[in-house]
Amino acid sequence: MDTPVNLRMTKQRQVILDELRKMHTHPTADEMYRLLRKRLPKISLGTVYRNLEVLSDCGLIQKIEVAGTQKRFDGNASHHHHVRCAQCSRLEDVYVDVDAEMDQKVSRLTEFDVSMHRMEFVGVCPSCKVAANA
Amino acid sequence: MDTPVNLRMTKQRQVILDELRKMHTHPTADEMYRLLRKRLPKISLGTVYRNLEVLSDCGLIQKIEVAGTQKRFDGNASHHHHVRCAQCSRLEDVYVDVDAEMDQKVSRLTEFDVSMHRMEFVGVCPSCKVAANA
DNA sequence: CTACTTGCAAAAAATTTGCTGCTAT
DNA sequence: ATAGCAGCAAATTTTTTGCAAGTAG
Repeated sequence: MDTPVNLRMTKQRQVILDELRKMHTHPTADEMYRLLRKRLPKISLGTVYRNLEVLSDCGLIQKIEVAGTQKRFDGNASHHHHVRCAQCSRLEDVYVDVDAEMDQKVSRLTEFDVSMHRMEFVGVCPSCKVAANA
Repeated sequence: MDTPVNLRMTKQRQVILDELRKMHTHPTADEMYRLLRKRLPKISLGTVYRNLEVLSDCGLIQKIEVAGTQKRFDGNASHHHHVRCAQCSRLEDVYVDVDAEMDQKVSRLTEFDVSMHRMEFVGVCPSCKVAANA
């Protein structure tokens, strides 16, 4: 899958980007596919996978690589982290950051050239807390 | 897959735990399977999956949920983080931790009851650095 | 034009499961 | 004895790919 030299903004690609940007959940490829078919009834799952891949290679979206089997995608391309509910798997954005020297500290410790990090917090979301007290 | 009331330490389970504990890499189920067949030629891949699941449910090992499609497992059950090589996917342990108040800070921000976090650093490992300069 | 992309269908990769006989406790 | 497990093979789930026809630039 060598990335092509010139990327085109096709209808499909545009709609994928568009929809993903207005969602604040973090859908899987399959969830995107089901949603997209409302606007593009003939889109194929392969196209969805290919475009999510391309868009995240370009940095227009993020591939979220945290817990769980399925990949998830995030229309918010800025640096941020996630909280996951241990009970219902809900995933939300978190805008905190660890101290800026952490990457360098890890570089020294491990001899890797560390360039970024991801963080996932795990806990119980507000609605599952309520459910637990019911 | 309801966890049984009484777990048994079968030969297979013991060997899986044993081998995983002495590795300092973080194998996938399939990598474990190939390794295990040296000691248990008849073990099946299904058994490997089932046991890695059970052992991590018990807290005897960790299921590492970081980047990538495949699940990975870690014989070291203590709290620690990981560095991944962006080029060769090598995964190593990191013993740094973020400040202890981070979980609480995120709890306040998100209204989740945050109880833990995972962190993954991404970079280039020593051998890939050498390869890049060759 | 023509390199890139699509839809479709088939393949591959990763994981889970049903079942029958074996085994740890 | 018996609940729990193993091995095997088949099924599911998730992701990737080959190909022929369509399209953005």
